[in-house]
Amino acid sequence: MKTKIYNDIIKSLKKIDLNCNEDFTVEIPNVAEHGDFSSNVALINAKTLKVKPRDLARKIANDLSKKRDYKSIEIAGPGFLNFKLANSLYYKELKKILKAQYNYGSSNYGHRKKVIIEFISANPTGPLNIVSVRAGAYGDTLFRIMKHIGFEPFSEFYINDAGNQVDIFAESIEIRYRELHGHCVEEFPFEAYHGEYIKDLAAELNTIEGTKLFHMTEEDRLERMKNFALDAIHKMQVSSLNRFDVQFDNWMSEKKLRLEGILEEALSYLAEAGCTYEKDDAVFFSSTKFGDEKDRVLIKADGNPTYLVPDIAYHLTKYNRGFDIIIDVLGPDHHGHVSKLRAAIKALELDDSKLEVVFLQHINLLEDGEVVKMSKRTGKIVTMDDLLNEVGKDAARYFFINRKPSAHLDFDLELAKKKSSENPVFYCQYAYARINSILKKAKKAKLTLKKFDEKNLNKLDNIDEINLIKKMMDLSSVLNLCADNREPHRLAGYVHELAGMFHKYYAKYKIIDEENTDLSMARLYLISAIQIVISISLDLMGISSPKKM
RNA sequence: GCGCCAAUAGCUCAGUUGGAUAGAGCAACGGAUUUCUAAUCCGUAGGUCAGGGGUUCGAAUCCCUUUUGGCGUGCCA
Repeated sequence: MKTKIYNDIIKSLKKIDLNCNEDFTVEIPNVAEHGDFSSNVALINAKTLKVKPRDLARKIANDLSKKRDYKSIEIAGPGFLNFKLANSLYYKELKKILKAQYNYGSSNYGHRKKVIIEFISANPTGPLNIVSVRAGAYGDTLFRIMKHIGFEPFSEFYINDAGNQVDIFAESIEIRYRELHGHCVEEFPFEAYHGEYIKDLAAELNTIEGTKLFHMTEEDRLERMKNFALDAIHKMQVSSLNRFDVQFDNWMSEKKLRLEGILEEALSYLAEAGCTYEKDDAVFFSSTKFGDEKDRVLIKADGNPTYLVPDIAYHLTKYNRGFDIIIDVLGPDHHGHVSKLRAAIKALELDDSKLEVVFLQHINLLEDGEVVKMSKRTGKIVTMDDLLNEVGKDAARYFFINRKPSAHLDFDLELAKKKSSENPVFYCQYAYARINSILKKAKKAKLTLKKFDEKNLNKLDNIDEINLIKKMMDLSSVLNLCADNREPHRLAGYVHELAGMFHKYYAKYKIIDEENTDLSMARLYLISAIQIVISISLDLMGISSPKKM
């Protein structure tokens, strides 16, 4: 609708002067008296055309008033154009919603651009924690929204199943395994993993293997433990994610990248580009050439690659797979890392503008108002499963989607538990359930939309009804904004507002009035549309739409 | 030191890319249930948009600066 008005204005503007500036906006004002839509076109163009803003606005208004789509066009303030639309346009949109059903709001906005969204990518050394809940809710919602509006998104989880951390992980299992067999460990090493689940894994392995592992060489034993534990953790993570309704198109394994020689490939490309050199027995990447503040080590003096190498190799595969947009969703502690990665991508002569990194800010876990330090090493974690047990999937998803990625977030578990009745997600779901209940009642009263004559839509003529339709029309521009800015939290706000408008409407008007079936039917038509739009929005956030609450 | 992110109501946060009178939820207070489900609605109260300067018709939004907080600045990942 905005674009329609925008185009109408352009046409009208061209008649006045061809040298007009098209960089103006059409917006929905936040004050109702300012009309349904409002444009600053006259303010923007007044200076270049050397006329007074209000005079220019008058000219445009006179021209556009000839169209019958506009009920009125007013000039206000310094020179805003305020449009009021004819109700027929709204009724048309309402019909569109009922016709499109759950496809409403979908579009070709994304032009089938291929987008890879990598998110969570938690270490495979423990259960998913609350940080992953945020990343999961964010990444999956962004994925669903992009898909709905015509992108071709692809979700991926990167598993760091090789390297130093994983070795420490295996050693931690080894220590717990030895304990089971009476080997006394004087002091549990600080850097090892302390969580209780390590003991569980060791015990599980023990029931399978018993003492057999002691007959292996230490190297083989650790390898066996590593593979066993990685596999167990992976299954654990997949099961948590299933509960959270997050699916991945692909799990990319670092180990696999290593086996396939992608690391060497990346290194040789960098060498060919003349961007590597040897110093102090190590191989360096001259990243300063590409805007990094200092050169980085690729191969350590001991011959092992640093974490940077597999990461470059991994991103090389993202480019090789032909994605148009590459989105990495990371924690804030990785931002120092991105300049290095970006430098490498430039060195490989790849288009670094394709790579976007979204940093999800920290979550402070609060207990009695105090911040609790979370660490996998010390074993103090709140897992995704804990959270799902406490508040359920729907509330957890809403809670974590409902804020912009760049905002820090204080999470009070006590409050989250209490929230079960206060959480805004129920407010939205309740609107859906309420509508369902009204529709059920209408059916009993033999009011069905099959017999409805759409001409009667003009019974929907009060301001609240028109406002509801206007709100529903916003869906597609909200989705576009969510996708463009990688900010799915806007959808959470949107559905909350729509639900609120419905609740108010419900309290104010009687929908089923057996004395006036035409009006009742029109209103049933309206709330059916609301139900569809709420359901689409919730579904895009991975939240269920309960028929009854 | 340098770099990145933030600062909006008592609390948790929005604010449609520079628009007109800065909004929700929670908490507080007052009201509405013979109903279409009260997990709801109506009302009251709550603000120097961290401070200062700049850009222009117009700034919470853009630029500069100060302050405060978080993070980064490894031959850890």
